Amino acid sequence: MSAQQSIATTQASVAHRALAIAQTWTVPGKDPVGSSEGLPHAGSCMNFAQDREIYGEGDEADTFYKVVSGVVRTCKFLSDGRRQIHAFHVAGDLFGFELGAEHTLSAEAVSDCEIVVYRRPRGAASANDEALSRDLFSHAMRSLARAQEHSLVLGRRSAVEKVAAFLLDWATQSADGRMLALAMTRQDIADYLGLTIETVSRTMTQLERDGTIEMPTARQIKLKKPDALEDLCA
Amino acid sequence: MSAQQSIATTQASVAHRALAIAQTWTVPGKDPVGSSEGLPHAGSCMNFAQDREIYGEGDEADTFYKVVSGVVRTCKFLSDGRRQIHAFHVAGDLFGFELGAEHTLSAEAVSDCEIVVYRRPRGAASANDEALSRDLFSHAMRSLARAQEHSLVLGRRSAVEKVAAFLLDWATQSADGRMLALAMTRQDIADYLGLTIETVSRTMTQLERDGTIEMPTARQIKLKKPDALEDLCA
DNA sequence: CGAAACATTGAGAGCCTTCAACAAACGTGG
DNA sequence: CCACGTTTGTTGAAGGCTCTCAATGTTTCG
Repeated sequence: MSAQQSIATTQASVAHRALAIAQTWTVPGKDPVGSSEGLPHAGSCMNFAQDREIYGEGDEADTFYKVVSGVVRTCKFLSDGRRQIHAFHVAGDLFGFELGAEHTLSAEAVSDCEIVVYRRPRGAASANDEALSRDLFSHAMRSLARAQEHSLVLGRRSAVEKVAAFLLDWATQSADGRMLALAMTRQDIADYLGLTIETVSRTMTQLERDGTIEMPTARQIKLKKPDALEDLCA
Repeated sequence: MSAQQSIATTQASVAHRALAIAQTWTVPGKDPVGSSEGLPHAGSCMNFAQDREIYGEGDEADTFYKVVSGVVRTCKFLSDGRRQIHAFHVAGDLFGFELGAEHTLSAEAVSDCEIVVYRRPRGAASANDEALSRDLFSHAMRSLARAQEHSLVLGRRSAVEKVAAFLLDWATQSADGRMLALAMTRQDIADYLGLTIETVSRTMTQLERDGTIEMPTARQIKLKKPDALEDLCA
């Protein structure tokens, strides 16, 4: 693999290296999402513009986050700029929680985002709030299961199979199960699947030629034959 | 990628499909490993012969495990037999803990193993034992961090880089940091790294020709230039 | 000692990448 | 509203990395 493979876009690389302080503003209002009862009540809400870094790998991890709206990617970089996106987080998803002192991943806004920020409970204090612990624990276990599934895709699936798996996965997070709106670029998809942008593009074109999907625009995908995609993931 | 790629060995596939009841025997003695204070005291110790299945994906997950001696692999299979090894577990490592009712991975003995089996605390009872919860939580978070690192390797590294990363990783679990004894076959390494057995073999031969490593036997690796390996993982 | 499992090596093919050019979409400012 | 540059996405051609297939060597074990 040459050094060229899967270099992140210039923009992303710069964002990574600069560790730019994201242009954010805090809304003093109350926590707008109360689905997980165990979470601290006083999370402050922040907005992040598209492609802004929320935190970087190695940053102090005294806070964690929940997506209110928009999409967030968590990823890792190699020193030469190659990027692996670990997950896309949508409304309701927790991310950025760590046991250690530092973030082990970077997080960036795929689209303009509203994010709730929680201050991490200090040391033994975490044990005090039982509901919180349970929430975080179950979140960790679900993340782990997803990571393991993702490893199988990365390590043992072909390009078509990867794209099919991605589309089906993203379809479940979409309003209509058949029509999906991609929030991310082809580069994001490529870095999520361990492919290049060209291979992603070619593969999707091929799926369209096969009649498996339809692409009114590059970001709007209609699943014409979900079963064909399922077969690819068998 | 044709359907042929990374088909698990016949043996492994059969083990997977047969869900064979492993030939095991229970030792009524006390828990031989007490490093994690939070664990239930009354784990029973079992022995598993090489290549025996400890549990399969989908099996009821009412128990979890800790390695006393030997090496265990946890993995997933595709329907056509392709296998992705998620992790190798050595003495002291926990594995097989789930939040849900079923195991999301399979576990098999890489070598002859001694394993302690713990009965999973039932429902709300888990909250009773605070130390146990903390242990399991921190275990989950560390597993997650490792899984994320592994995703980066699987998705964005070349064959040499993958092998280098594997050797360095395994070296940290080895007694001597320079001389490592591989417990697993080339097939296991290949399925861990998302490669084929031939590519693993060729890559290691190349590293030996370069003078980076030395292989007295196929399973004994001496790291002649650890720095060169580190560079490959930069 | 012989069979089976494991590992290495070679030759050729294929999938995906790389490099390059072009097309389309988007935002901005005149 | 349109011109224009920038970003994003598509397509083509060529090459390379890894896979596939096959044969040989090596180790293990009954």
